[in-house]
Amino acid sequence: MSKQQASLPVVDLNADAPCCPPLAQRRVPAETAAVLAPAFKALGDPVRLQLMSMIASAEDGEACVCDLTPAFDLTGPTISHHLKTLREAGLVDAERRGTWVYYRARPQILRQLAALLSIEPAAAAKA
Amino acid sequence: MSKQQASLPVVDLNADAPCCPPLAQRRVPAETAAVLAPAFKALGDPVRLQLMSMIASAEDGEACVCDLTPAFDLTGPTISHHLKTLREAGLVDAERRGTWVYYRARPQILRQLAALLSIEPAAAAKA
DNA sequence: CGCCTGTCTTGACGTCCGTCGAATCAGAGA
DNA sequence: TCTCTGATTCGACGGACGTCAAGACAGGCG
Repeated sequence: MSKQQASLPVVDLNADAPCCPPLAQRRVPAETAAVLAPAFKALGDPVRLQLMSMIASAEDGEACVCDLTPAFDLTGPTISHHLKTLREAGLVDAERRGTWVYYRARPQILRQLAALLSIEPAAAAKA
Repeated sequence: MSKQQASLPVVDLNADAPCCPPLAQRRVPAETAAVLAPAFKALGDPVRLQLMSMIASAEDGEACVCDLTPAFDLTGPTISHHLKTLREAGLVDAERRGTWVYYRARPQILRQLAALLSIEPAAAAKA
């Protein structure tokens, strides 16, 4: 993470547009792949996948770092690093309120990723 | 992929069972995260994401390596390596027929991943 | 058989990633 | 203000990843 140029692009896939027909329906163009792959990559670590789930399934829609960290056998800095990765991938947002920092999922991008992976029953039956 | 060199385990998430409630609905357990994260990781590279799409959206449900390779500015061995990664993640199957090797998507796991990322409109409206 | 074409494996190289300890920053409170 | 607690950043280390060139393997065809 220390050297990747274009640092902290936040991936700006904030578009509410559907953005992508299912991967199995039309060939994903290189530009789309370049934008979306980092999000999948961010979910490609077990710790981050759990973090994402803990944040997205939290009661009030947000989770405090102080609740996230003790759920793993990892140091604070490591969890912070993973959260930064999720942030840079555009999967979560962070907000500081007083002493604590709260993370919140961005449902739009989750929906986009899900849509990309979705498979029409028709497509499966096409064979 | 961090440490398991159990060699081509194919991740055996062949189960047709739904396997996982949406990530935003219930906290993903560590074991599930360990099994599913490699699949996301495999999709976390732009080249592999495009390969996956080209295979999944192919006319007959399968794509020949000979059609895949020239679509990228990469050498044959590199494409082969990426295809192996997709295979080991359980995302595709390979079959040799004569001179050529054909790859085919596994819709089940794609559906599982999509289900994991899916967001109930209700959940989004809960806030 | 020998050659050719297509695909995969091997070995190597530079870069990126996951993790930690130490240092730093941000607020709350005495 | 000074200190304490929570969170992030910095610097470093080992291991994994993406890529390539070279070689090996597989099958078709003279």
